[in-house]
Amino acid sequence: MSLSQIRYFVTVAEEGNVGRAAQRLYVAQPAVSRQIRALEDEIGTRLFSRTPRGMTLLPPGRVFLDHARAILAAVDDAADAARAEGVTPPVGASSPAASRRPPG
Amino acid sequence: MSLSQIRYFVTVAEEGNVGRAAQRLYVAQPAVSRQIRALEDEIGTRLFSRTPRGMTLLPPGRVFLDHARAILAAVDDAADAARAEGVTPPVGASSPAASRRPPG
DNA sequence: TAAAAATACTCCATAGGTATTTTAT
DNA sequence: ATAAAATACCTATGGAGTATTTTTA
Repeated sequence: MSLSQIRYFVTVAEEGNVGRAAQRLYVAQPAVSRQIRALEDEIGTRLFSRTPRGMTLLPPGRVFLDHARAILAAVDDAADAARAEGVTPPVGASSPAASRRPPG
Repeated sequence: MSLSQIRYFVTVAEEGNVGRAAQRLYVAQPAVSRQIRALEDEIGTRLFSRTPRGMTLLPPGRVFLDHARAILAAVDDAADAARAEGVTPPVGASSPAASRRPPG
């Protein structure tokens, strides 16, 4: 499993269509089709049902979608957190954990 | 950033040594060295300090380590959760996730 | 039947291997 | 001085593109 596959999956789930997902991802349709299939093979279960109208999430796909979005958010957050720790905070600054979240 | 880079990073952090990490990962030392460097370049901050004894986590590295482990766990969990939804639960099963809706 | 997905194939980018050099105490 | 990381150079695996075929309601 790769982060690209997870991003492709989320985009296909949102578009309901491999072709439109590919456009949004700036890659060709077969690239997305192959990676979705590889992801399903690795997980060991079908995530979408294929119809003449496009791709519809199956129950395992709906479950995976929630996790997929959390993973992508966690990746962004990890980089941000490391960067935040990398800069020396001025004297009197609030904690690095607190600074990652807007106040309120 | 790739899941491989994250796995390499966690292993180096645990071993404190690129060579031993490489052995545990069944790849050569330069492969790990390059990916750690690429990860630091992408994040934009140094994660380890290099010494003649090996690699020591810097503050950004310590922060990133927690996130990295969470990401790898989330990836495993995502696959498991999708697989669990993929199997038809027996009548009277107790899991809320499994009983949410029928398959197909 | 007509869209959309999947395959065949080719190419290329990049991850990895071996050999060697550089670094830091 | 020396153990470990980094670099140079080459190879190869796998991801992506184009053209085409297959699927499914």
